[in-house]
This record gives sequence, C-alpha cells and structure tokens, in this order.
Amino acid sequence: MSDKRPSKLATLQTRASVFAALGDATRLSVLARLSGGEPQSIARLTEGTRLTRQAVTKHLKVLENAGVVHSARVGRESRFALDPQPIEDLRRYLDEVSRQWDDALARLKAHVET
Amino acid sequence: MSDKRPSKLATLQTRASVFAALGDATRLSVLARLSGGEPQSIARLTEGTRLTRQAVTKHLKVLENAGVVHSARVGRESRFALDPQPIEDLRRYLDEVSRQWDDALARLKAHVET
DNA sequence: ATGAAGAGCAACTATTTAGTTGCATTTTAT
DNA sequence: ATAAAATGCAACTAAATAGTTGCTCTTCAT
Repeated sequence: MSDKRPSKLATLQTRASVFAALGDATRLSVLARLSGGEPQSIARLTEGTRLTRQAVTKHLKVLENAGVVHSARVGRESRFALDPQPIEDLRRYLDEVSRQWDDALARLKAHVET
Repeated sequence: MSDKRPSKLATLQTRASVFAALGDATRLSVLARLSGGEPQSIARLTEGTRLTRQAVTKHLKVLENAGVVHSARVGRESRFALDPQPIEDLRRYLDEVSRQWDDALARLKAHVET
C-alpha cells in the first residue's frame, strides 16, 4: 500500500504556501469579497481596486495554487470561489500552536512554584 | 483625542505581514521550536538546520518585525521567544472568515430551498 | 456578422527576498 | 590576557514577486 501521509517537510511547505498566499493585503481583500459565498468573475473582483485585471488575475492564481480558491469557467467569464478547507487547516494549526504555548507556560509556571 | 483605531488598510497590511511571516517553511519550524516556551539563542535555533546562522537571523528578524517573536539580549547571546498575541489575532480572523463563509452558505441554501 | 466584454498568454521591469561570505564587536572562560 | 563563542553588520548574488503593457482568443448581444 502506498503511503497516504505526506512527509513532515511537505506538510510544512504546503502550510507555508497557504500562509504565504494570505500574506498580501490585496489577496486578503479578495478573500473578504469571496467569503460572501458567491463566485465572482475576475472583472468583478477587479472593480474597486486600483490594480489591473492582469494583476488581480495573478493574485487569484496564487490563491488558487495554494488551494484557497478554485475557478470554473462559465461562458466568457471565469468565476472564482473560496475553498474553505485550507483555511480550516490553518485555523487548526494555529489552535495547536496556541495550545502548545499555553501548556508550556503552565508547565514553566508550575516548575517555578515548586 | 488621538485616533486609537488603525485604518482598515493598515489593519489589513499588518495582518498580511503576519501571514507573510508565517509563509515560509523555515520560519514555521523556528516557530514550532519556540512554541515550547523556552527562549532560545540564535545559535541554538540554527542547530539542526542546513542554513547559516545569518540566514536564521534574517528569518528571526522577519518574525520579529511581524511581532510574532521578540528578543532580549542575555550576556553574549540574544534569546528569542514567541509572542502569542499576533497568532491569536490570526486565529480570530480565520474564525471570522470561516463563520462568514458558513453563514453565506446557509443563506444561499435557504434561498434555493425557498 | 460584428463589436464589445471577459479572459488568457507572453514579455518586460522593478522590488523584495533568501541566501551567502567576510569581517568586526562583545562576552565568557581559562 | 587571550582565545573561543555568540552575535552584529555590510555587501553581494540569485531567484521570486508584484506590477505593467500589448496582443490574441472566445463568447455574447445586437
């Protein structure tokens, strides 16, 4: 049977790429617009921005490569929608980090008081 | 009275910079080590890595600028420790995005079924 | 059938980033 | 007093990123 679980390094890289995808103000705005639920065309997502359509397209590709959004062609426009899974993964990961941190602090405190 | 609240754009930029700081596998490993609670020197954080001390230093500076870690000089070494607040902020933000998404889906579904 | 809307592709520039090497400075231990 | 350890600083390179412009292709509406 093949190994279903990706290596630790691969997981790290994947996670990093999702974080990196969110590491840009423009992309966060796009994300905000898409969190409304309705898939939106590139032209629509470009409205209200000072950027070119092509610039927005590039940002969308970054988000898509990270798996944060996906696109589907509908007629002459391609509609982008949010993909909640990777974001959920990040949430869990940050929960984990916070938990570890709290536990560590509790342990250190207990150690000092002993 | 001065305006305590930062502009929306500034908030976005700050958040983006924190995401960006986490958008690198090396920095995520550093973070993992620091989530153990104990402040660690640069030399210590470099151990086990294939990188130079200076490379690690740069990564630490990125994390520090984003507010994710802080450093304090102790004798000849400078010890880095995690700063949980920004991570907590990201958690909340991702919670918010997920919530919006879920709500939107619920609304869309309700609309379809009506 | 034809013009306009929406998007894709390619080439190019400028800036940022990740990494290196080399050398100077501070602190500790002998 | 001096050598080793830990760090800081500066200059440099290579690659990635954000953005642009220009052109082509497909699809829709008239």
